Formats: sequence, structure tokens, C-alpha cells
Amino acid sequence: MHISNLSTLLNKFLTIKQLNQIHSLILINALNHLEPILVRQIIVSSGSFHQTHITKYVKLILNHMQHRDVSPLGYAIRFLCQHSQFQDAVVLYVQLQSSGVFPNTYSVSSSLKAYGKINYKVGGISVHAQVHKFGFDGVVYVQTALLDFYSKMGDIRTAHKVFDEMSGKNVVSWNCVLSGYVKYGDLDTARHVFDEMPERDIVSWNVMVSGYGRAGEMDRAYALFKEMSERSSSSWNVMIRGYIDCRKMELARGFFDAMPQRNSISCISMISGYSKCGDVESAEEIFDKEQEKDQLLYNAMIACYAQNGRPKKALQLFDEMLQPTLNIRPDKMTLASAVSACSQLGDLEFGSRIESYMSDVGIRMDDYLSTALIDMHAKSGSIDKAFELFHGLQKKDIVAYSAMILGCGINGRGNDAVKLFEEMMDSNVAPNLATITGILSAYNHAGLVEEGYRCFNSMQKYGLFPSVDHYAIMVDLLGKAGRLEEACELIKKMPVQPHSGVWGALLLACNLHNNLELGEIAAAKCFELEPDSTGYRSLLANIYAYSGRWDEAKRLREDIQESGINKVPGCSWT
DNA sequence: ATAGGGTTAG
Repeated sequence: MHISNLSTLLNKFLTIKQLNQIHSLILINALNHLEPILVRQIIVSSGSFHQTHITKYVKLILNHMQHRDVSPLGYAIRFLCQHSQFQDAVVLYVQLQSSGVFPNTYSVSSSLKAYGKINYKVGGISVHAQVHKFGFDGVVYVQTALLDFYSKMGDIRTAHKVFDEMSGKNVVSWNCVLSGYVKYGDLDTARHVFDEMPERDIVSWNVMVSGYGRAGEMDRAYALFKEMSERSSSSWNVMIRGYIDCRKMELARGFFDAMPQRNSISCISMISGYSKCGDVESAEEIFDKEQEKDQLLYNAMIACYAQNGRPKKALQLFDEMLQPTLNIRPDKMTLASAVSACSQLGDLEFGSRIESYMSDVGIRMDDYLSTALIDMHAKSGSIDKAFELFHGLQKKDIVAYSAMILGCGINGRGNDAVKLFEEMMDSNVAPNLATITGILSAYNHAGLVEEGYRCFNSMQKYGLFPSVDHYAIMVDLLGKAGRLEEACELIKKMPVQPHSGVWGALLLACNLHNNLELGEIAAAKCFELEPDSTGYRSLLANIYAYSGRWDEAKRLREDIQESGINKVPGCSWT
């Protein structure tokens, strides 16, 4: 086929914005005869395709190229960076090197960005060495990319060294250094740089305001913000973000409402802020008002539902997002939240739908997503599957350990839970409240009172204070072992108000061991805290019946009949 | 082509 025909064909493909199997085959066959310049053009133009197809497409082209020319490769690397496929970008850069192709400035600066994003310092340093070798020292884009890389790695010394050696410093290079000090947390030096800069643009101001915001110094942030001669959406967004971080939602909302041009980022910040405060309704309000909903906005709202005990709504919205007309695809983050929702619902079926979806569209697993799946499988009883995923993790962090330990606990694998806990301590991962909940649940399941006590009492050693839920598990553990008075004493000593789960656990134990005296006390508290729940009444009725107090038992059961359907008491620690 | 603002797991 002739080149000009190919170009026509290509343009046609590009205008229909979709490629099926046959299109791809024709194209790939044709590509073997293409000039590198044309391949480059394809890669650049493929930006008009749907995002999930792009990387696949770029990879297809590259795999079928005969000419390993730097120009298309450099473009491809930059292209992958622009679409947040940093891992792929790095892989491509390594391929480029090993095939003996001379890198260009595009590939070098893009690969530096990619190494920065995936947090791989050694990779960036090796690029630095090559920069020297290939004589790109004087190229301002490469120098800036290097400077920014070291800044992002927190290596402010090397960053400064690169900065000092730069031939033509401009605002961007100054901004990179400034942002380096801000990231490093050295606000005084950052302010010094800010004051000494020969020229400041809006980015410099935004970086400085954001620095104060991140440090919680909102007064200073606001002072600078007021001083700005012009403001961009980011200027307002960093103020919003600062107020959200110190949980001042009203102030954040004030800035949100006052800003002249809200964008998707402003909305996402507000939604996640409301989400952290448990204010789902306000988050919904923001979400519903926004006309142009993008992927990240959906992600934020789905996460909000999943994090605030609305798993059904989370999955509803996830389904809505999948509507082909919307032209948005879920990504790892969406899936992590959706999996978390499935886990809360115990819905393995939806969960495995997600797993097959991942392999269909080629979403690679990461530790976040794995951890969500671990939790889901562990809670649904597939503890072996959970272990398999757990062993495949790149880095086992506190969340992964906690999910695994809790999973073992509720599946009756107390020994494994303890083993995991010890392994975790050995690898210097400090436990938090959720981990303790997991390990206590394991002891509870196995009926190991002394071990439970020891763990409960050791919490202070890690700077942790038992929450109501921890007390509830301890009460359950003591109660089931028949140590009812001890359980009662523990409740009395609680520094926080016990919720119905705590008294409910005691009531359950009183039912188990037929203790009327304490049962009445516990039941009274339960009725007070959850007047609508009939489950507690039937537990007390049982105790009365066992003790031969038939009248009281009968009276309670009639109460229950009247109030209608039997409700199960809430067990908040499960 | 280089800089600033956003979303994820127990």
C-alpha cells in the first residue's frame, strides 16, 4: 500500500475515533511500511481516542514497528506521561535504551517526570547520568525536568545544585525550587526563595499559598491570597484545600461559593472534604449541581458513599458511570471504592464482576486495589484467595495487614491472625486502632480471654486509646466466657460513652449465662439507646423466661408483637 | 515540551 493511501486511511480512522479489531489489523500491517515520522503523527493524533484505548493502541503500534526510531518513541513516552501511564512510560524508556537508540530531549524529560511520579529515584539518577553523556546539559527543558525530579524526590540539596548550575534560569525553574522547599516542609526557606525571586508569576503565588495551607497556617495563606493581583482557579482551590485539611468546612464552602470560576477540582475537594466529615448530603448537593462530570468527580462521590456506609448508593453510581453514553471509564481508584462497597455488602458476585472487568479492559492491579480485594475475599470467607493476594503485594502496609488480620479473626483462623500480627511488628509496621480491632476479634472468636486482655492493655504502648468498638469486643469476649461482673466493671470504667453495641454484648452474654440481674441493667441501657430495636427486648424476654418470670417475659413479647417486624440489634464492631 | 490545585484500600 502506498504511503498517501495510508494517510487517507489513517485520517479516516482518526475521525471515527474508534478502532475495532479489523481496523487495528489493517493499520498494524500497514505500519510495517510506515515512515517513523508518520508513526509519530499517529501517536500524537491518537489523543483523540478514548483514553482506555490509547495506551493499548500505542503499544500495538510500537510492537509492530520495524524502524526503531527515536522520534516516535520519544513522543510515545511523552504521550504515556500525559495520560498518567507512568509505569508504561518508564518501561518504554528502558526499551529505548536497550535497543541502542539515542534518546532525544523529549524522551529524557518525559522519563524524568515518569520516574518522579512512580517515585523511583534510582531510575531518575541514571537518566541524569545520561543527560551528561548525551550533552543535553544546556537544554533548559531537560534541566528543569531534572530540577523538578529532585525536588519531587525531596532531595532538595541536589535540586539546588542543579538549579545553581543552570545556565538560563527562568520563572519555571524558580518555581520548581520553591515547590521543592514547600514539599520538603521548609516554609521559611520557601518564603525566602519567594521573596528573593527576580520575577513571580501566578504559579509562584499559588505554590506559596498552598505551602501555608498544607502547614495549617491559614492566616498566612489568606494574607498572601489577599495580596495577589490576579487569581486563578488553583489559587482558590488551594485555599479550599487548606480549610478542608483543618476541617473548617464552612470556610471552605465560603471560598467555594465565592470563587468566580469553579472547576471540577474545586468540586472534588469539596466532596472529599464533606466525605471525611461524614456529610454525605452536602457532598451529593455539590455532585448533583456539577454539569460536566468527569471520571475523578465520579470517583470522589463513589468513594464518599463507600466510606460513609452507603455501599448500595456507591454501586448504583458505579453502574451509572459505566453507561456508554457518558464516555467515562472507571480506573483503579473507582474500582477500589466499588470493591470496598461490595465488601460491605458481602456481595462477592459484583466483586467478581469487577475482577473480570479489570482483565477485560486491562486495568493492572496495584496495592490499593489488591487490599480492597483482600478485604472483600477475607470478609466473604475466601481466606485462601485473600492470602494469595496478600502475598502478591509489593509492600505490605498497615491497611493490608489489618484487613488480613481481621479476615483471619472472623474466619476462625486465630493462629494465623496472631502470626500475621507478629510478622507485622517484626517488619516495623506500627499497629493502629483497626489492627487491634482485628486481633481482638481473633481472640474473641477463639475465646482467648487472657490474650485479649494483654492486647487490650498493650494499646497504650503504641499510643492508642481503645475506642467504643474495642470495649465492645472485650465485653463480648469476657461475657461469653461467663465473666459477666468483670465485663460490667469494664463498661463502668470506660472513658467514653458506651453505645448500644457494648451493652448489647453484655445482654447477649447474660442471655447465654442466664444472669437476670445484670441482664436487666444491660437491657435498660439498650432500650434507652435504641428504642426502636426489638431484638434487645426478645433477649431480655428469654432471660425472664429462663428465670421463671413468665409474666414479664409475656409482657415483653407482646410489646414486640405490637411493634411489628423483629429487628436485629446493631452490632457495630462487626 | 519544563512549574501550581483533585480522587483510592482496613
